[in-house]
Amino acid sequence: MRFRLEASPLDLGQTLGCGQTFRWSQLPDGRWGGVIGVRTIELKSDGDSLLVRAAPGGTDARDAVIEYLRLRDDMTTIQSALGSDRRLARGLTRVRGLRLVKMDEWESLISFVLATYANIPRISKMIAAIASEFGRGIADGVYSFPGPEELRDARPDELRACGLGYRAEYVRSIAREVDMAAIGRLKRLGYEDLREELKELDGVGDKVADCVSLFGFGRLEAFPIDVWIERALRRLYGLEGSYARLRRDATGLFGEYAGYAQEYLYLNERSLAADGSCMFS
DNA sequence: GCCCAGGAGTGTG
DNA sequence: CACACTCATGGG
Repeated sequence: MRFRLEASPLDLGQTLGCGQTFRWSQLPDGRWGGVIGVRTIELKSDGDSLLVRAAPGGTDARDAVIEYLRLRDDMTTIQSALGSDRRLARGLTRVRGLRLVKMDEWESLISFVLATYANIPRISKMIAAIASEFGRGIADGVYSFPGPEELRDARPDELRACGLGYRAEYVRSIAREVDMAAIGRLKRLGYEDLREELKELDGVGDKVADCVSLFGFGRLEAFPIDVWIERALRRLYGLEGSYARLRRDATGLFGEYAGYAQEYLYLNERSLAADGSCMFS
């Protein structure tokens, strides 16, 4: 089916290509193709609206896209709140269309465990590999992200064959520890309790717990700190120290929308390294 | 070939 | 709580 959504501001490239989610790619004709749940989706921006082509699936495709791209977030409120920070205010217009995504909780958990100590192309490759190995075929050459029950019986050597390396043991451990009922319980926790619970899992530390809280459970106050964010905080704010300290400082600076600030800073620091272009300085 | 990546686990001071 | 060390591997 095809339909149109009001979606402004929205920059699909910044949103889907900046490493918060790993199953989207830009097609030769410029559209973005990916998977939400058990259906393939194609997206194309057209002025203030978003053109969607969605394969049949269980739930309502409109709701799925609206939730995934967080199209109900009031970007005016969020950006005006973050604009009270001088550094962010300076470049906010250039990331106006960057949205956080709201991934499936389980998928985000496994994805960011795989993301440890790997670069984005490799992460995408690992995820594509476990999907084709353990997921269900949903289109030509496209597979659903395998659920806990589909990964529970995966052998370590099968997982390693997907290029996971030492992460294979983490995935195996988590798949045996977590089921959809557990995910349901985690959904009801507040952010601080959620991240502590997530950190109990094998292969989940501070950073992964914050990524999963933000991109999977939609806790907008979460502020994941990787090497890029560390650089940004030092370069722009002169902040240094442990994860715990930086996290406290960032929460103080950015408050309830720290997750959006984090993604803006991340994109900025990456593009600064890539081609010298800079939005915040 | 070299460097680095959306880090975590473990052990120690 | 903060730091040092180890792990392990493919992409640019």
